[in-house]
Amino acid sequence: MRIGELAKATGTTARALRHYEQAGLISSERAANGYRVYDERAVVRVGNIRCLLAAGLTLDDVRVFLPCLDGDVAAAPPSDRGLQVALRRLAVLDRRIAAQTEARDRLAAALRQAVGGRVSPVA
Amino acid sequence: MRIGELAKATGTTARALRHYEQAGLISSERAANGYRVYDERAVVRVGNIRCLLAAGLTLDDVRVFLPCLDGDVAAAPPSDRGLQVALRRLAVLDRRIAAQTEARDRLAAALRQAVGGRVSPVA
DNA sequence: GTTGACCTTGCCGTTGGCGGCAGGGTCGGA
DNA sequence: TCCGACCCTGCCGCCAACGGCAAGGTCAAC
Repeated sequence: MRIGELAKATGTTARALRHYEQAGLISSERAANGYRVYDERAVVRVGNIRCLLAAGLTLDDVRVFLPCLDGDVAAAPPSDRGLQVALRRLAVLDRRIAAQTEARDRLAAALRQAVGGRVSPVA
Repeated sequence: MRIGELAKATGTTARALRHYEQAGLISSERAANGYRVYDERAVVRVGNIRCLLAAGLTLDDVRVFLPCLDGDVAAAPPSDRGLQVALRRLAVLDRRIAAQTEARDRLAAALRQAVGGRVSPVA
């Protein structure tokens, strides 16, 4: 299959697939005319990549999972490296969310105070 | 006072202050030699800006609060525009946090499953 | 033979709040 | 007289995952 088909099959875009290739996450054969050619395994592989990305990992993180990207990632025996990376990323996400939640709460509190001590009505 | 002093007084950097000025949030007189010169009110103003930024607003959002940046922002009668902007920003923050939390939970769930369904150690 | 859908590489733009550097001018003090 | 600390403008870099466009090649169908 060619890049457009793979994109459709995986619910992404050709642009993204080239991006993954450049990031070293997928590879491709080339037809005589230079077109990228993929086999069925690519669908699984890309699906796994998308899954990991959706879980908040970065492309860089995903690289660690390269050895097991062709199987069922969710069911695969987790590698220690993979677990470490995932845990670190989880910590990063938690810190980021905490910081943003803190800001959000400050804003919400300011709003409550503003509306509570309301002098002039309506907006 | 000059930009370095103002930076120290407000716990930020000269670079950031120039950035705020370019964004139209603060203004400055110029000395004969071209140096920026600020008065005391600038300290309050920058403090208010920093406060709003810390609450998750963007520089663009803060611009709406320009008219009341020289007073006590927290105690000021809230302008309707300000409230609207703050509410919209709050919604944006909430959406963003929700999206990231969702991703985080997916990752956490995957990790629980991985560790729970552990078969082969190490990789 | 030519349209049109597909593919290629390459490079800039996006979002946000600055950091950092280059290449210069301006002071005060020793 | 010269050092060092401060200031200026302007512009690229950053982080992330692509989007979009230019400028071209390829191929099947009509």
